[in-house]
Amino acid sequence: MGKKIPKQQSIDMQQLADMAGVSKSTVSRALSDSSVVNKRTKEKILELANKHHFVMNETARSLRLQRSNMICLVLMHDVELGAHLSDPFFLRMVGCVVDSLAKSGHDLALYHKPLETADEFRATRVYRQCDGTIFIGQGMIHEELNKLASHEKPIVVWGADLPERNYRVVGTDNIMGGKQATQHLLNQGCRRIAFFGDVRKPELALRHEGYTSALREADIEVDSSLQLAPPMERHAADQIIDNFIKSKKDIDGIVCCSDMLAATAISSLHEHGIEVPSQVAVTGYDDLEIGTRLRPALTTVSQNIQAGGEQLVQKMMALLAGKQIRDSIRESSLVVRKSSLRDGK
Amino acid sequence: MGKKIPKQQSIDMQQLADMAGVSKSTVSRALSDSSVVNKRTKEKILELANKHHFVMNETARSLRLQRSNMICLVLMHDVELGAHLSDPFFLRMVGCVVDSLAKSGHDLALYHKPLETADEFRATRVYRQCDGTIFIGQGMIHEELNKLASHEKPIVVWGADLPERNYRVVGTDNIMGGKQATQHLLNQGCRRIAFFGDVRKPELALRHEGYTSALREADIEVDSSLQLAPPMERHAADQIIDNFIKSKKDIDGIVCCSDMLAATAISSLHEHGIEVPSQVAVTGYDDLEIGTRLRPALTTVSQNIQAGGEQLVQKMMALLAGKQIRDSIRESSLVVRKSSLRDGK
DNA sequence: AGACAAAATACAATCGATTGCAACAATAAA
DNA sequence: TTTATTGTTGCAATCGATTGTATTTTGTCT
Repeated sequence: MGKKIPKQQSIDMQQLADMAGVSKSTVSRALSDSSVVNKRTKEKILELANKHHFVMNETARSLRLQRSNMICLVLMHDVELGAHLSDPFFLRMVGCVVDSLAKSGHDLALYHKPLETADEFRATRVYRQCDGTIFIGQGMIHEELNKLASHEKPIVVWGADLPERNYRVVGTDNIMGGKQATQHLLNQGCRRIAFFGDVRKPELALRHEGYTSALREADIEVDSSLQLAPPMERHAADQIIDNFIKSKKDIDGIVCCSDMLAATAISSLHEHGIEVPSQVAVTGYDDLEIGTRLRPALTTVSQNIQAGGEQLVQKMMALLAGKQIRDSIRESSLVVRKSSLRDGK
Repeated sequence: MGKKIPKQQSIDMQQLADMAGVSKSTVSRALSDSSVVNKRTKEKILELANKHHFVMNETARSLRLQRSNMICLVLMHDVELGAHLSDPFFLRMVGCVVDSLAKSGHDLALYHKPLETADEFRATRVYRQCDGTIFIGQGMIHEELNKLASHEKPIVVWGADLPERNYRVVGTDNIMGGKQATQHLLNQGCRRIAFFGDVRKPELALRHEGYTSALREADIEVDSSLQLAPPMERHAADQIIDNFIKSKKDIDGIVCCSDMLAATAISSLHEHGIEVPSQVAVTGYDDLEIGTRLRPALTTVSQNIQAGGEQLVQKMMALLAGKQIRDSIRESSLVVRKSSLRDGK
């Protein structure tokens, strides 16, 4: 407390070289365990490096090697959709991506600001610093992602397989997911089924497509007044969902586009004395831990997030490697993992 | 799909200078909006930069300026404590820190691997790349954090105010938090109160201290068989908690060290047909969204995570700025925000 | 010892931006 | 016109590592 502790000064390769009585080339080679360096010299240098707490200047190294081994992860975040990270889906995804990246010897930089244009993003420091970018979600900037992909640094996107797409995407079959959830409710006997999710987001639009398709197949008309697009911001969402549930007493099912939404809906239903699932049944999406903590446990569409994160990283690595060989790579290799329906309790 | 789209080649300052018919010094100054550059020259350069999609090489810039403007965030993660990010507390913290950093013009690199020693961390690329590090939690490496702090790059830690501490810390009053939660249960009439949390973690040890202190004041003996340290890993934790609840039928309250733990406990209690809170009352910690979705809503100790994130960043910025003026700064400025008790329903 | 190959090390250019200082141009004052 | 002053721009060193090539050292064989 208040004590002055002198910071240890960091040392560079030249100083290490001087101490070892060799040139910095030799130090560099020794540290990278090059086979041309004499074994005893190598040992001496390593010992000195250790003793003096040598830490390499990574920036200089990156400059020389023309790569930083950093990948940027963008948690997509539209201006209009409100802020604050609270959906645990993102945490799981970040965790899986960072772990996968670590396995390939890469580090992760996080970006979390609303994004409107490709140029805006290219002007950010993380973009300039990183070798490539992984986007979680397409938000509403599909076209801008196309533009971004035409530039030198590779991008990979978690999201939907949209038409006119020039970037690589990893994702699951959202149409099928939405359809399965809806069919599950239909099988439970539900007939007036609401849909909670902002269809301005491509993935959710596809889930909605699955929802309508399931309804049509059951000869049920889609009631546009049962479609709700709750904002991301928690309190606003709570309010809007609560109002909806108050005013639509005749619904008997809700297809939600995330487990968090489902939890909110169930909480609101309880608040109004509506029994779940006997009076209104609810499905979630993502199969997160929260769903298993609710009573009754949530029926939800499972996306294998870990596999998704791994795929994203794998694709990114392929693009980075490809770039070093040939300058332009563009092949369609959408990874589709089939959504599965999981029944709680 | 399969179409070959040539990537746009990136351009450097020299090329931009050539096109503008000036030297790269002038380009550099123009891009940083230096006042010495002629207005028309500046406009011409900016126009060209825009037209040719100029993106500065951030690595070269960092090397020259001797700073990357990147801060590393370590989600503390002990080898023995299991893996996988699922507690939304971390997401909230990451979100708050990244947002605060952005406001100070910094970016965030994420680190998420088990950490045992300071030297091990100093050897990582993120450490070398970043200007400083923020740790979320002290894990079990308090001593190693002390070592790390003695080196050139600043660190700030979210955690407990431990004795013999040479690094800056931001946190809340964990003793008080644990005490308040316990007293709340005592006030509800609970007498056999269990504690769920791994006291090997300093913060949780303090909460436990608050717990025992509250019990003592109520003249209740602390029963060591009611202390449970669930692992981080979800399934293992579920199992252990379930076994505990099965075997300790006589408890009437549980103080949990996180809302996730509380949710798990409540879920398990329900599973065994035990009423919450009438038969067993439960408190959480962190005041996360999940607590508000449970029925009945969770009583929890609130930590102002946003303020915490801001403080962490603010301290880091102070250390970085201080370093530029004087070489060693060490003053005690622990930020203690009083925990508050929040009653759901 | 001398010649030659092999092993180990040093030299110097390079990555792309920044910036102190020198140089030049334009304008004003003498 | 000359000189001083101010406004712009260019030169070249610098940040700290990597690496192709040149050079020195070491060891082997005759």
